[in-house]
Amino acid sequence: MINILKGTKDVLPQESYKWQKIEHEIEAVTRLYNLHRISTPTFEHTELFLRGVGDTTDIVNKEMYTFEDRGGRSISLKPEGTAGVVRSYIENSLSQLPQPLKMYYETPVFRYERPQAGRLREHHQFGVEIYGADSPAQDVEVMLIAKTLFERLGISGLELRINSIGCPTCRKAYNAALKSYFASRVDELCATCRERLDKNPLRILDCKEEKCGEIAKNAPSVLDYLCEDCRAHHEGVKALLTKLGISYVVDDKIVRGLDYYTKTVFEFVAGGIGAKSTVCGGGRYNGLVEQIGGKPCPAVGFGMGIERLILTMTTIGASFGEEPTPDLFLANIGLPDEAFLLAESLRKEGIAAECDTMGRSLKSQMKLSDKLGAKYVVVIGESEWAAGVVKVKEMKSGEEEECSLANIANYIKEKKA
RNA sequence: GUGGGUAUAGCUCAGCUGGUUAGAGCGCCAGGUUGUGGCCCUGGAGGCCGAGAGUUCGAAUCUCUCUACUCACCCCA
Repeated sequence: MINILKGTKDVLPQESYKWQKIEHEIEAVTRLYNLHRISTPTFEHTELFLRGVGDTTDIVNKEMYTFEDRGGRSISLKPEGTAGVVRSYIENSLSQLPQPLKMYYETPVFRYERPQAGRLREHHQFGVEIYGADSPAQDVEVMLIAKTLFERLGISGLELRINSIGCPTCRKAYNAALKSYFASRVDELCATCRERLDKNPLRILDCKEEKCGEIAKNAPSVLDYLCEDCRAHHEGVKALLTKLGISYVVDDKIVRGLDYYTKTVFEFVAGGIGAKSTVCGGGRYNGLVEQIGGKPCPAVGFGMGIERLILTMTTIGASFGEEPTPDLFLANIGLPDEAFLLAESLRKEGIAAECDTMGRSLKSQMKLSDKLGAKYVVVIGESEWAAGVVKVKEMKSGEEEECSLANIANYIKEKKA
């Protein structure tokens, strides 16, 4: 037996309807917000991710599935969804389409990490990418898309956390302030944070070490160092959220793990699904398109983990809808081919018809109908076949009604309507 | 990469301090007379008790090593 790889998961037939439910709602929401789907390859030049995601991030640094293909190219499985979209936006001159260009994707992403609850080596993300608009409204719309999807899936109680991490200009000033603050207490920081101090002091704010957290508590806040433009933007976002009546918390400790973010960052966090509780994370990345080699273009978006979405829905008891069941089961007594052919002709009329293909006894076929959740059952034996009349049994009530064989399709259709 | 936990049937688990052919419930398949599901009853299939080594007359049970899975840290969705 060859087993499945660590950190990967099968979606089994008993549970695939959960995914379909989510995909169905994604389709509905993306239509409401006029988002167009974009699909990019599962693998790209490694260089794209080095430049896009950032070569100092853990994600590309130690978590990428990177290998050489037979042509000697270094390629990597996508560790996140944005870089490929940016590449495609530039490569296909999508800036020529009416802006802002509103896109979404659904894709597997791959990261070589130790799996745990809510964390896999291959997981799936629904993501939104909106290019060309730099307004606070555009940020808020992106948040609304996520929020609307949550609502349609019956998920309530998620907390929206927002922050602004500024632009390169104000970040410079803030980094300097952070460095001087932490430098005074450098001996009390953990080993990794001492390293962070020089390279990326922002990260110290996120450290889970008790001591570091304590020190970070009184660290200067990014929000106090925003430049005029960034400050106004952040205020604009908050004002719009308030007008919409959407509750949120400003958490100036949010530092997303991808280097490309500027200004707004946000996440939707769930309780009770384990330590990995961020269901959706996103923000603005105004420098990314240029970074990859295109003309400067503001952009904002998010990534949402489908597996974590399912986890959340399961723990709060949200409904995934009904598992699909057959409309009609055609049980036969010694007439398997007749039943088989009839089932097929009914399907042509849009009826989900099922029949036995294992040579089961009538009783066994009845049990099967029950287990499959068939709404109606018809028994076809010699006499019915000869007379052209059958009894249609409604499984739920057990009641039977006569119906001519020729009219079964209409009978079932009427019942469904 | 660093810690902790767990490994017995498809699933959830019993199996006391080592003692014959390893168990239950659920699920699956078949039956409970002549052509009707849910409840009930009967039977069947299905386990190298995670792998290897050791202790012992004898190991699912004790010891060691490995592996897998899992939770948590780091980081992230």
